[in-house]
Amino acid sequence: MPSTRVHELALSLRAAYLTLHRQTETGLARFGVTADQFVVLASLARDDALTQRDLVARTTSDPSTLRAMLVLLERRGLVERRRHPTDGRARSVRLTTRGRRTFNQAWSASEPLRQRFAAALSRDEVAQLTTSLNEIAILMSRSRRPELVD
Amino acid sequence: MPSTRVHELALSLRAAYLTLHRQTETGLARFGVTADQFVVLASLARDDALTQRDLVARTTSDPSTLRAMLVLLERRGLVERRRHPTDGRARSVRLTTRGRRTFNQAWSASEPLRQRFAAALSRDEVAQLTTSLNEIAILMSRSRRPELVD
DNA sequence: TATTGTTATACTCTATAACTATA
DNA sequence: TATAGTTATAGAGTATAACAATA
Repeated sequence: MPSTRVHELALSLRAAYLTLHRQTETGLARFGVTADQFVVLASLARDDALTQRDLVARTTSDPSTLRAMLVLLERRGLVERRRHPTDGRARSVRLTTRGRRTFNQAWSASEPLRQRFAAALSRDEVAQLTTSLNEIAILMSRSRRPELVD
Repeated sequence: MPSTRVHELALSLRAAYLTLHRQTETGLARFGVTADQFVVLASLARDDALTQRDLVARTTSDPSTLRAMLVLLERRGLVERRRHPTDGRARSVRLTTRGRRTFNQAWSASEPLRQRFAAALSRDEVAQLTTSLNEIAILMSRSRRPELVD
């Protein structure tokens, strides 16, 4: 596979992600929620209570990055962190009532974005694309110390 | 198209982009270049001289963000900005000799990353994926003020 | 010993709004 | 009037390394 083509693909991936991210950012600004925070809220909305470790995995983020985000969300009263019932090391993170309400509003408000996001794709293409992108994420996250060549 | 599926696609897009970005970041750290800066350098390596406006378009970034990046790259002696020969408002940005050398090294060093990035995809799939992602970027960047619903 | 999370710290990217200068 | 770029400013996200507490 020619390297230049792959680089082009990488640029396209970047462009798609950044435009989505930016649109989400501006679309959700009035709820006081960033696009990244929205991803966290969406994870919590689905599973009720998660550890920070779980959230790190679901949001593809770093432990200390996630913590910073949770601290901000906690200050705004959108999430709460309690001691985990069985594991004393862990924290159990969940949405507050207000957090759930805010998320529901943000979810509804972002509906047009999702529609537009997938406008050019059939249901099969959405599935196909999701699979390919997941595959890429898995392959890329292996071997944290890739061998590099001069 | 069910909204949840689209959200999943968005998460996959995010995961793929962030893992690529992170791997690039760590892989290029020893050259003193970030993943985002690498994108800028790659654009310049291809077209020799570009205006900041051009670079904004190619790197999918914001004018003031790009400027901040260029200032950093300039401090490190990797790019230079001159007055544009015909348009007095514009700046003509290009790689310095050192910038080109650094880029070439970074490009070689990131070769394994690109290989791994596209490892699961055939040539056709790379082309297909690139097309879909470009389409998404185009659709999403239209109508800067999307109508949002409560 | 390994895991979960925290802390301190630093830096890059991000973007808005008001601005200058040129087309 | 519109466009190219700058400035000031502010904030979010990012990550590393050393650390504490628990498993």
